[in-house]
Amino acid sequence: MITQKAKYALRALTVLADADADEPVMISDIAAQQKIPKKFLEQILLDLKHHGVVASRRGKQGGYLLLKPAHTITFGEILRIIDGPIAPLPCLSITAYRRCDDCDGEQNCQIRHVFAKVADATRKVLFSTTIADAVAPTHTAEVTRLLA
Amino acid sequence: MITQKAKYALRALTVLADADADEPVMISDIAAQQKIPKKFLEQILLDLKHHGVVASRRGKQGGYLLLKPAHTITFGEILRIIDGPIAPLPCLSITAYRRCDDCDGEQNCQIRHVFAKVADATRKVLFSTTIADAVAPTHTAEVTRLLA
DNA sequence: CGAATGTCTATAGAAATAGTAGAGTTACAC
DNA sequence: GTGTAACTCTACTATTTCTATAGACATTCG
Repeated sequence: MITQKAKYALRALTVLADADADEPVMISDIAAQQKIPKKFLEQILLDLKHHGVVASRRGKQGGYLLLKPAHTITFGEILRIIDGPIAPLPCLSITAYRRCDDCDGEQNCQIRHVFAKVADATRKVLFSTTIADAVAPTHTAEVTRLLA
Repeated sequence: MITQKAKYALRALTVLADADADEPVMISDIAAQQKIPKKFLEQILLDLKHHGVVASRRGKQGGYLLLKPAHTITFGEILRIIDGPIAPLPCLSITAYRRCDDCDGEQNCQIRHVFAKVADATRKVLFSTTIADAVAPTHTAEVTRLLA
């Protein structure tokens, strides 16, 4: 299970992706639109900012905006920032590798072999899907509706 | 990340799979062989017993044994028992479905679409891999050694 | 009988999760 | 240049989950 926090982060990013690239969106607006506790969302966006995903403007007329194009922000990248390692075992993590104390010899650990396949499959999906992908279908639906 | 408990469960099952089908293996032996805290392992095996994965014999000469062939026990099955749902979102769980309060309309939830793919990929691996698979390569290595 | 083994329930410390609170900083509008 | 509306940062808390540990009990073999 991914955390609620990660789900909030992804939803918030889709809002930013939907907005004009140069128009900051206020935390309050994002929170209201996605039903996210405002104070909690503050922390999340701040975290994303520190990791170079979004930028912010302070003061009146301030808010958040994407720091790079939506099609370059992957689900995997965001999950790593918010939830930590993608891998199901510490000894399979790319970003936070840690040896398992109990298994002697990773080459021989069958549990590890199986979960390595899980990790690969998961990463394949998460790093090939971007925030733009998550927004696009809605646009398509919108266009369809407008053309109908 | 899967829990330590799940890793212990899988390791314990490989021990049982490696043993003679009619020879119960004592908790202490499994614990010692896999470096698992004994009292913790008791709970795990009891849990697996309640879910019909293993059987036990009490008293002297007692212990645990597999209730069905190792090649019919999947990783996914064990993970569900020990760690709960495989799905990354409650609204994607087969065994413990729960609606997400925040997204209105699952058909339109793009986050859900992406994680549905993750869940599919994960299940494909976890339910096609069995305890027998986790034990086999060791046997192969053993045979190879003996034949060398 | 008695010792060895599994059964079951309760408890506890540590960490993670999901927020909440509040003081501080910045920048636009007037 | 002041006020106010926004983001920034740190700390705190309640709840749950994880990782065990403890101990009384039940069963079976010799």
